[in-house]
Amino acid sequence: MNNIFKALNDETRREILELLRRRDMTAGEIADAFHISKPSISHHLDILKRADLVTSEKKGQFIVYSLNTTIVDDILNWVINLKK
Amino acid sequence: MNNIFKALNDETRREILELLRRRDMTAGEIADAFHISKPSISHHLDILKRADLVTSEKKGQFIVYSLNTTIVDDILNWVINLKK
DNA sequence: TAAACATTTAGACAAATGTCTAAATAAAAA
DNA sequence: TTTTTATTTAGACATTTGTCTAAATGTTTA
Repeated sequence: MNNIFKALNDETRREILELLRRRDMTAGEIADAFHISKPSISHHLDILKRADLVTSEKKGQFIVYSLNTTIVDDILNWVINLKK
Repeated sequence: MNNIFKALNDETRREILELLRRRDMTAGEIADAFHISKPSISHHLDILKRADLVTSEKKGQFIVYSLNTTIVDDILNWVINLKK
């Protein structure tokens, strides 16, 4: 859970997840949605990937990112357990 | 949501929440559950309190901490929304 | 092949974080 | 009233984090 909460502890990364909730996006498309440099977004994507919150697939010169809802379930369960 | 995720981004604080899920506890009881100094635990409790994840009530010379499940619902909703 | 495009890696740096010890505050007990 | 107990506040310090620019990698187009 450590990597997951670490990944969620940043407004930009949470917004990236909210974007990917709608549709898969390339690294460049994601970067364009923020006023932050591309290397910084790349770093955020790396953190999200290490936490398994997103997956990535190379398509030609692009890299397409997707939300991994399996791990979202893990967060859900942790939080729900707090209420039991 | 910023303060909430910040509060959750620490193993010790998450364990404090898990302890308080079971029963209300004094600051001292909470500190005894960890191998960390009392001032450090006090600091963690302060962060949890600022995030509204716990409430505290003075009882004589003790301070009793409780889990605030209202805010836990807020986290739950944020995560659920990611799956819709 | 050379130039352009998409993305990441490397390295630097200021700001934030978690921990500690020492001191302060406040209530209870002797 | 003095001492003990419970907790927090203050201040220091090493580590982690988020950001940037410059350079590297890999792919596509001219």
